[in-house]
Amino acid sequence: MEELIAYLLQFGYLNFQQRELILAKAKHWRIAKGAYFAEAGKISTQIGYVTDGIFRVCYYDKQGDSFTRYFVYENRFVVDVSSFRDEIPSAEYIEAITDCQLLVFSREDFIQLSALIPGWHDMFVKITSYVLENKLKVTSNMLVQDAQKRYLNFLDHYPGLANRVPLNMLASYLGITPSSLSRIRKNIP
Amino acid sequence: MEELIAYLLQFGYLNFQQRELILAKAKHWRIAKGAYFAEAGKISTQIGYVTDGIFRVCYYDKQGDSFTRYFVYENRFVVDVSSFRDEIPSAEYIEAITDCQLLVFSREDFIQLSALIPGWHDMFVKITSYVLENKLKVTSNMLVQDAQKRYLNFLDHYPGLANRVPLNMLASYLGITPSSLSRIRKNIP
DNA sequence: TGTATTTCTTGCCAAATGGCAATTGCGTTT
DNA sequence: AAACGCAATTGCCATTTGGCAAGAAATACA
Repeated sequence: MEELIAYLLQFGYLNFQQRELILAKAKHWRIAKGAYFAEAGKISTQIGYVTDGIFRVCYYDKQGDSFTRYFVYENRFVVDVSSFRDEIPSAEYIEAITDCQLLVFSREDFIQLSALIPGWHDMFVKITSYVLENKLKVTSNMLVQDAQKRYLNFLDHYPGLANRVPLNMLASYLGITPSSLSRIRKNIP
Repeated sequence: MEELIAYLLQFGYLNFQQRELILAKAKHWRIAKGAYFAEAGKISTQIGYVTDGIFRVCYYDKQGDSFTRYFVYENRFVVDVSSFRDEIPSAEYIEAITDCQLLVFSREDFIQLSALIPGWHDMFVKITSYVLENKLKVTSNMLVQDAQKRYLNFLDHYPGLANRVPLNMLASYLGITPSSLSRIRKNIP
């Protein structure tokens, strides 16, 4: 719980009473590996703060193959922003790739917090745009790098994560095939 | 000028008086081909609405080679969002790749409009997050496609644009070399 | 514990892409 | 009109990456 508050404080100030308000709304959830926190076509009415485990945001092509857009791990919010914000169907899936635990806020509670806490809304605008801008930069950088550089960069940027996610999902995140990733890993140690 | 209003109305309502307020703040600028609207390391104090021409958002690596993150053309806002919003140094360059015309708002005028027009701030949050989410999806999709698909997708998504931008800049946007792009184009017609 | 299933690795070869240099093409300048 | 500069194309070849299938390893399941 303290981690959530610490995370939020990076983006704005909250007094004691406000922190209590927030924590009072949080519900403890467990999601089993393989289950979805959000599904394409459905409206996301929950936002989660991951306290344990890893999710991936992914989509499927017509052949049924899945592709990972990015991973969400401990001490980060997990949500389909546009679905949650605008109440429109989600465009992607959010899949637990390990057993996960999170603190969950419903959309209604979230809106109530906006009314109770001045700056709560702005705080979330800051967080989502900060995260989004960063992801765009990282992805755009990957586009002009070869497969090995992308992988090394991933190791650098997300230490330890490569050992916690299935390599085929990491491969689709990096935009390469599992075999290529395997060969690249062999040449690194 | 009407185009700016029409664009804004996609994201929220503005009455006649509010429209006048906005247009009164807009300054007409011309930027010559090759000049920068924003530069890495400097704080962006202006936001522009492109009425004519094309910009590219780009960065340089240590070797001095430039890479295009994306293009900004007519009837779109051009700005380094985080620099403009948070008054921090810009991370990238915004270069006019044709002679350009824009409607420019200074940061101060922009803030004044927030005070005068309820919903102005929210409108910009909507626009920037909408644009950003879209760009992330497009870029992430490119990552798992081969060079030819990326190019065809670009033709589809931005009709006519490929004929208006230098192909070496388009190549770096697509994450391929100019020679590869040239060969791909030869095999398409 | 044993079995089934999935994931990961590896080998082989084909296809795609990059690197470099020469050439062509086009627009600008003088 | 000629000369220049920059952009784009092309050829040649090396390197990277993909595709497929078999086998090994790890994991899940009963």
